[in-house]
Amino acid sequence: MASALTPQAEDFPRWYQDVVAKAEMADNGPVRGTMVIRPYGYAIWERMQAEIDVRIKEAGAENAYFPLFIPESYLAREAQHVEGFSPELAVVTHAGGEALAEPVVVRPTSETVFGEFMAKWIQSYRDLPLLLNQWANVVRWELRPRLFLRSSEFLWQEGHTAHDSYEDASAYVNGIHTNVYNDFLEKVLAMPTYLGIKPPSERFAGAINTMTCEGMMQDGKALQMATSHELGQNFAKAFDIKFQNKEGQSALCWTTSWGSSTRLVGGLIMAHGDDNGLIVPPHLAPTQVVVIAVREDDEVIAACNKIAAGLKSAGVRVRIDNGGASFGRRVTDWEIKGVPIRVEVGPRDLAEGVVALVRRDTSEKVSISPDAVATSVPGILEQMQSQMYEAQLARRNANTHDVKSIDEAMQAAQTGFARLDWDLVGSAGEARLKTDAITVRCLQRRDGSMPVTDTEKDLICIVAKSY
RNA sequence: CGGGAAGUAGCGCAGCUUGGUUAGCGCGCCUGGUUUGGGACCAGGAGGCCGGGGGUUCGAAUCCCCCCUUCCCGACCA
Repeated sequence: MASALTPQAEDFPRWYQDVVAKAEMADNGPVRGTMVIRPYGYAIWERMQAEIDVRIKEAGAENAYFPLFIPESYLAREAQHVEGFSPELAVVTHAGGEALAEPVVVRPTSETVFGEFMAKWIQSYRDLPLLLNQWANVVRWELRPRLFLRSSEFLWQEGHTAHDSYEDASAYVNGIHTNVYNDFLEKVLAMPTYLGIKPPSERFAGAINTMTCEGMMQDGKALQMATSHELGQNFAKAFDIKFQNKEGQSALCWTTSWGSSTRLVGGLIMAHGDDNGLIVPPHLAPTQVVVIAVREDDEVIAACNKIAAGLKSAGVRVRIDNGGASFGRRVTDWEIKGVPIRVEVGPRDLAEGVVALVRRDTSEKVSISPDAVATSVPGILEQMQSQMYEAQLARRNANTHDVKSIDEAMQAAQTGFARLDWDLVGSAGEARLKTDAITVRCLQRRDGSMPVTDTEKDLICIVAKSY
């Protein structure tokens, strides 16, 4: 059988593009860097949205929607923010057939508009904390676009909150980072991450602290899967977000922002995929089980329908493949799409009172009675989910090397991550690493936990090449 | 935005060096039939202003100039 995809070992970037195309996830749009997300890619994104959204609501934030267009002057109010984003802004100068009095920018992120309205809505400490989130599209005119990983327009959620103290803001955004993002990544995406804070050089424009979840792709490069920022009082000052405290005095709010995007889909592909295509973790999969009729017999199809109905009532996301193409072709197509479990129903097996059940990640194939499918599958899905996580953890750990010098770090970063004392790096070390496109992905405490600030003593750092 | 590679049918490519009738091949697609237990087979068929715009020429997929897009390596970044 000829391989449908370029093997990973031969050309990883090419393999990635092949998966995106052959799994029918996305196409390039007509404008440079834009992306058409196809139904299967969008179904995966919708599952991500659902899982993240429920966690965001659990954390007490409410969804709202803010406008796509932002007055150019808003961006300018926070010096670092405007400096950070100016190069990648799409600016509308004409509309309605004439030049606009003030150009409007297409949002690259919405701290500024949220800030403007938070200032309007917050009067008293009783209005705090104000916990908002929106699901939206944003535009950043990036120089080197790649489907899902860096498109000019992408979909994401951005949370924006305002608090009455540094401590409350910090605790809240830490909670988001851990209980929303990291929990989603571990339990749903089956991806271990390095949680940490960014060194000052990598901080979000306008933040006093930026947290990250760094995932390791199969080529050993890092991908920032989600990010959360403590904005201090920078945006509160710029947008006059004030409240009256219990003592009757006016005080500035402390704000946060946090986001995760369609980049997660790229991370999913590059963390879990193999030479046969995507492998979607069961908790995420839009289709967890596909029941395949080996041939289009009435008897076979009836058996498929019965099995699918049983799975559905067991709470499994299932679909039926009744034919059209040859059996082998259909199997290959479902493999490329990474559906966790295939149930293959054929007349020979049926005559013996069994069907075949195949796991996508291990290719392990077992014969079981059709009646046992609905009771067995949920357990297998759970097992597969945790084994996929364990496999990722093992791979990540095996490719993370503790080193004692910049030279060794640069060596290790050719194929994976390096971990070393932050004191050994510093801004001079960062400059050296950068000569080989290596960056400090995050700072951690020695036990792997997240520091509160980069000024803590005795920190370590994870360095790697990244997307 | 710098360096490299490339744009010819939906996808992958040949043709270009040395300009010359109706631009080919494989896969995919359509029709009919046989099939379906790991990318099926036979027969017939549809589908191209050769990325766009300018030139040179009697004549351009082919030579020259400009632009656009895609991919890779960087810089920028979720």
